[in-house]
Amino acid sequence: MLNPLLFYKALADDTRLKSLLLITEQQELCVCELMTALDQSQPKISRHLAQLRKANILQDRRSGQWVFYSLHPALPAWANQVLQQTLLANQSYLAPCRQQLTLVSGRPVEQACC
Amino acid sequence: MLNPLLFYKALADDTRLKSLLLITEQQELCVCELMTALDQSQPKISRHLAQLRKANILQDRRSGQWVFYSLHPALPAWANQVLQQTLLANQSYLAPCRQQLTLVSGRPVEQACC
DNA sequence: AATGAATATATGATTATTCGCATATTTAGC
DNA sequence: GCTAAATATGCGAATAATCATATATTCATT
Repeated sequence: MLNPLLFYKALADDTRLKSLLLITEQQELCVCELMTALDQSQPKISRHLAQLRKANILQDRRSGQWVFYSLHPALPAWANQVLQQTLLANQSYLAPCRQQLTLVSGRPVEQACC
Repeated sequence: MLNPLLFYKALADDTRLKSLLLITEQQELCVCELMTALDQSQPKISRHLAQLRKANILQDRRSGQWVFYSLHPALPAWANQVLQQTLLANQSYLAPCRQQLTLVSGRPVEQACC
């Protein structure tokens, strides 16, 4: 029960769109990982992630001092497909962020498939 | 070469999203058809369509006194798929508009497939 | 319990979008 | 050429979204 208008409003911001696409690709990311990937301030990242969480697009999971965000399991299939297609077809939009992305837990950075 | 952020900004407005989805479904629509379908003023519809045209998402074609808008032929495949999926998966969002839609040329109103 | 790192939120200022209204433009029919 | 219908645009007002800064919270470490 996610209204398409609310969904696209959530995507209509550079910080939120890049965060969402990176999370779609990497399964889950924490605030500080997105801070360095997008080179944005902590309150800015946190605020936008909170917005996506309130819209039921993301879920969060606390692990010690970190809070990891991932796609909400109840996200409609069509929304999921929209994110996947946008990710695959717009690698150049995301490339600079992925390059700056370093994961705090040491796990490897996922590469776009294909 | 349509930036995903610009594309989603274009979808992040009720008037524009409904117009785009209706056009995706009906192939092409003119301003006055969208006015009645969405129950909005002429300048409002016209202004939003102009915005979509400037973003290279729509193209326009004049036929007598009417200007018909359709999806731009150079619209990237991923954007096209996003529109199609959004349309198919959100019939209830569009239903009231489609119900009020009457075509000036007398051609039949397309129904959502499936 | 004190400190520091990571995250969240409150708030006022700034900026971007949208709107309504008035008016201009284009075309068809007379 | 005049009028009416359809469409487009200019402009200031209203609304919404975003931002930076400051501060609060939570947890691990000592």
